[in-house]
Amino acid sequence: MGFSSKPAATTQPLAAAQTSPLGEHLYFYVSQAARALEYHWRLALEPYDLNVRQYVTLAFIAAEHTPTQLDLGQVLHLDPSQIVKLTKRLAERGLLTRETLATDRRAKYLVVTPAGLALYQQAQQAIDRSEEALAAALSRRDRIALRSLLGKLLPVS
Amino acid sequence: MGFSSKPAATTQPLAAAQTSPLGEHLYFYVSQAARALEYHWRLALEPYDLNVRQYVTLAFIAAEHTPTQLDLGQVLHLDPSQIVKLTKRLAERGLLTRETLATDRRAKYLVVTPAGLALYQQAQQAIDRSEEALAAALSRRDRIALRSLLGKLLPVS
DNA sequence: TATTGTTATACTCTATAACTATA
DNA sequence: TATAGTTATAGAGTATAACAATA
Repeated sequence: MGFSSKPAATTQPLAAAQTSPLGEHLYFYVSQAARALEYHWRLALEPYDLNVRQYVTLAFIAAEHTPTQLDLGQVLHLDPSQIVKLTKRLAERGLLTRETLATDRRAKYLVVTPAGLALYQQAQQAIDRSEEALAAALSRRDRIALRSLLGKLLPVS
Repeated sequence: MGFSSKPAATTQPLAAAQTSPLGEHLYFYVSQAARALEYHWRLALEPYDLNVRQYVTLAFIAAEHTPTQLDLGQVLHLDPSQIVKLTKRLAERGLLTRETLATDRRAKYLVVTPAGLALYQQAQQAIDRSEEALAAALSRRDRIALRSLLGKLLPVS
């Protein structure tokens, strides 16, 4: 949405009328901020030809040790069929390999290749620079406060 | 995203590994909150068979006086072809009418029907109840602080 | 019988271009 | 020539079910 944020095109459903009470809703300014942040992530990742999901995938595989596709699906909240597409595409680019697990030959585990790790690390630097620039508007205290406030909105259970 | 929020399926790309530094990013907790809020909006609108965009459309037309399709497109950041689909669907349901503007017969302006207004008002009450329940976790001061903090993240220009 | 992954399909959204009718 | 709207089409993302291999 966001009548006022630059990330105009290629974004999500919503919008708010500037003058209407709609714009007063929590939902609107939270998602407007989210969209702005997503826009900057996309911008940062563009040179590496990675979308956010692909970046998160590489980050997850690099952080965990050779997770299985099922593990990845749980983290991304994606069903298996989408995981296949996602990982195959990254495998085709030589960024990771998909290997069958010896102890359970139904499962496939994911390994980042050196090329994948190098790309991820470059992308990570770009992401960090981008977030630093954005978060520069917030003091450390602000950031902690923001996180705490947003936490109160999340499902309690 | 959100490994921890209920709005699991039918949501957006992202995700965060709970243990990885990924979860520390502003982007993640802001969009996690946005997704939680969107989930509650969808839930509230479900009984009225409205999605968020349709609801915003009705709200906008009800607030503005007979806006043109172009006006709507600018608010929603949608191109004309999508506006056509959107408004036609609502018109088929008898929630609004699309009439050609006398002073410029290329343009069409949108009018909410009594049925559309009634549905919108019911939906609005549901939305208000839903947001109240969520925002109950925040004091008035919290809400103002949240808005201010998020505002700092938005594009300056 | 349940689980992991795979394939196929349909449906919604989104993006784009070509077209019309008016201006 | 430009503008408001329309139609058609292609693509991405998502959701679902059926299936194979393995446990």
